[in-house]
Amino acid sequence: MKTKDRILQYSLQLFNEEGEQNVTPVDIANVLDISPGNLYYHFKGKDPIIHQLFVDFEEEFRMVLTAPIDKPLELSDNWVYFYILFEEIADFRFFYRNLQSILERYPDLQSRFRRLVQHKVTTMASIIGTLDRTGFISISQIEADQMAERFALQLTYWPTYQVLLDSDVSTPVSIHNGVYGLISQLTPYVVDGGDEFLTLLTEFRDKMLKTSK
Amino acid sequence: MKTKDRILQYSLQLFNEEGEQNVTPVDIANVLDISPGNLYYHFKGKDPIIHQLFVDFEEEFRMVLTAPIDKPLELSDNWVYFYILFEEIADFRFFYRNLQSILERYPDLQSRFRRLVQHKVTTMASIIGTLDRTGFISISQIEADQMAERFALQLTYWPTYQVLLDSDVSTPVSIHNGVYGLISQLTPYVVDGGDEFLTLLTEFRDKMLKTSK
DNA sequence: GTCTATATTAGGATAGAC
DNA sequence: GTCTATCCTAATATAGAC
Repeated sequence: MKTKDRILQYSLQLFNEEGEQNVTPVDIANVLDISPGNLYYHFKGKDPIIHQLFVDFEEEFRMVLTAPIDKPLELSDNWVYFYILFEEIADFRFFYRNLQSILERYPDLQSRFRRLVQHKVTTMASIIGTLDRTGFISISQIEADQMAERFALQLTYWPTYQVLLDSDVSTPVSIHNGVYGLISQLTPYVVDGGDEFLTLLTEFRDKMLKTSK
Repeated sequence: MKTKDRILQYSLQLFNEEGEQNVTPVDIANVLDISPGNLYYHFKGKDPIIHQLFVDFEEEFRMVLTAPIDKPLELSDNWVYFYILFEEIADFRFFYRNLQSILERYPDLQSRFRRLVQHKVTTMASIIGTLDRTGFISISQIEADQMAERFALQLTYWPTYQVLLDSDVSTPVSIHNGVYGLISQLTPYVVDGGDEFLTLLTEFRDKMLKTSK
């Protein structure tokens, strides 16, 4: 593996574990067992490393976000879809730990991240719209818009919020609960019996939690 | 006004405007037109200042959170209640800008903040419970719990999320939209006609937006 | 309580040899 | 591509006079 790639890989790991602010270029060099000078040969400091890591994240996240869901009404498919989205965020969690301050330091990331969030909103709106058109749920336009916004917010801050509440949070459990929190909002709008839907959903979550334990 | 209080006041302002990380003790001293040495006489650096500012925030927020709502079914009262909660957060927004990293730096703030969030959850659960018991809404226990969690999350991250989407966001407008986003979630559970409730709520929001413009 | 002057340190960055 | 050695800078902190 090339030194440049190793730098990216271990930087991501260090950033996630220690927090980007607590990692110095020298730290990265030490973990890789190379000299600081060598690090600077490949990247002119932390900034370009972070930039590249964001580009990687952006690409992966967009890919997952736009992945066509074949059976939008199949619970397990939707579950996996949201699960993977949360997982992407977990993989690059250093970025969310200090979202504001990182984006302020790298203005061009700011607008890219903003577009990414907007992409989330439109994708969520489209999913909710499909559920409505196919007759699975029945929802007013205003409520659908609000729900799409809410989904996007939860898809941004849920993992961070979990860490806030419990630092030692086991990731899969936390993600499954996040997915449940998202999907369960559909309950009152489900045409064919909300109660039944919620029961099914809760059973499904418990099954997933048991599996990941 | 005592120097110690002036330090707190201007530190808060600087932190909010520039971001805590971008403000040095010397910056604070300069704004106050005092010497760095004098600043260190009152506070041993930025850490104790931040600590004191958090204590102030915590106290104010708890006070607002537990303020008894006399008429929990009166729309305008509820609106103001949530509005003020968001406003508190806006007043100490520097804290939320780097929530994770600040809490990691000050471990005792971490547990205090966690308790504050839990307080939010229980308060929201209690409000939703009251609405259910008084017959304004009808909601299952599971959904009520999920909604309380969601309210707490939104009551933590909505202002941050707004800044993420639009740095120049005019605060009162953004807050009103946040309150709308919270309360409108009740719609499908309103016993006495959700459509009517949503219409009323939307009109109310537009009135508030016009007033604050 | 407040100032001036100074010290300490750590993060970030580069030059030049190999 | 990689290393060693070194430098620059900015943030943080203190001593001692007034």
